[in-house]
Amino acid sequence: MPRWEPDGVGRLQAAAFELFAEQGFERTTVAEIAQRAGLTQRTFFNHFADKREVLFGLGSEFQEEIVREIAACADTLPPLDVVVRALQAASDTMFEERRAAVTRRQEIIDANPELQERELSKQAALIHAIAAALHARGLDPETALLTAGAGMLVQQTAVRRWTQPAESRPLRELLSDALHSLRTVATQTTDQRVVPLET
Amino acid sequence: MPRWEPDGVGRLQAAAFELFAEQGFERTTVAEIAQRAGLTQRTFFNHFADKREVLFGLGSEFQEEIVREIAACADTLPPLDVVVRALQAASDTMFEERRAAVTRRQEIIDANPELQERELSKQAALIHAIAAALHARGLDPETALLTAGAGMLVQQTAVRRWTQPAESRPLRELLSDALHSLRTVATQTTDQRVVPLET
DNA sequence: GTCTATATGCGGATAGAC
DNA sequence: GTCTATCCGCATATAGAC
Repeated sequence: MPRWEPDGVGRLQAAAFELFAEQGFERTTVAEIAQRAGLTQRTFFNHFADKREVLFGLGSEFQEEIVREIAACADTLPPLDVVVRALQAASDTMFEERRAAVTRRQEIIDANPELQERELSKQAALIHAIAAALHARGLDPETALLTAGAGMLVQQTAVRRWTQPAESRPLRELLSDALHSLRTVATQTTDQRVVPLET
Repeated sequence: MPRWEPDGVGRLQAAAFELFAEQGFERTTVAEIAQRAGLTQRTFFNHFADKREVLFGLGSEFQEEIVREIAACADTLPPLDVVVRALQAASDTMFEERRAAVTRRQEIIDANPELQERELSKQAALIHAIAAALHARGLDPETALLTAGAGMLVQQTAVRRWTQPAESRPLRELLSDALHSLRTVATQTTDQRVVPLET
């Protein structure tokens, strides 16, 4: 018989998630979260650097998954395809079955500027991780960073649509759509060095 | 004779800039900044919402300039070109002659995670402002957001290179280069609906 | 628990504009 | 004289360091 209930981190995340949804981020204290999880405030701060961090636990696993996928991907694909395929694989594993949870998490973040700042920091960290993974495959650092940024643009566009009520398609498909949208936006410039198929 | 020395805001910004460069952001107190500017701590917080904000004053002018340029731009151009031209115009006005200052400011920010968070927030706000300006020209909101994100990707790529010691070309030119790089990155996908000029 | 620093609320002072 | 912009003083909530 275990000395404590298992998965303290998970219980703290769940408790925080509930309380933030019920009464908002600012009006929730760390003491409340710990109490609902059956733990102490001290234990909370052992697991999370600050109150915000409890909402961003999934992020690091997502990042690791993506970096793994990029490293494993075939050498012949163009870099942006490598990134989008990695995003699709990670989405299947970690997002696809949690649309409701992801949506509610997004609502909590959208309601609080502090949390938005942290979210942006995480996205920036993910961009740098992706760029590093691309650089490890031989891409020059500048192009790697640009490609990673483009990939995250695709990801954000897809997730934004995926978390809308009217949308029911899988995230994998919306990622493909978003990539195509980015290509369209980027291709429609006066600086044409490429012409349409048909003359 | 005026009751106070003029331009309290400017003096506070200059004092903060110096002190952050001399001894870092964290090791500088608001009291020190105010003292060097010949003002009090309370006055500092009358002008700036928090300590970080004193470094981000130029940003709002930059944003206004860009939004103005987008609104004034010819209707016939593709959206991403509209954004990049607006960035070029605003860069000529506000950045080109301050490369050293911009570089030092960037170094201060790069040395502090708190300031990076704020920088990312400002960039996100700029993306939304650009998207709103594009939407006002008739572009649908989703494409507007994607185009604005792509534009800021171009801006970041160009500024990153512009603030490197070895680089001496004008920012306007680096923006054109970065746009071309983004087009290249986005076009090199397996999902080809466009073919190269030459067969 | 004390100390320092950030940040906010409220009141009030004074020079110059009207 | 009134109004506004600019600035100052005091009290205080909060958070982290020690």
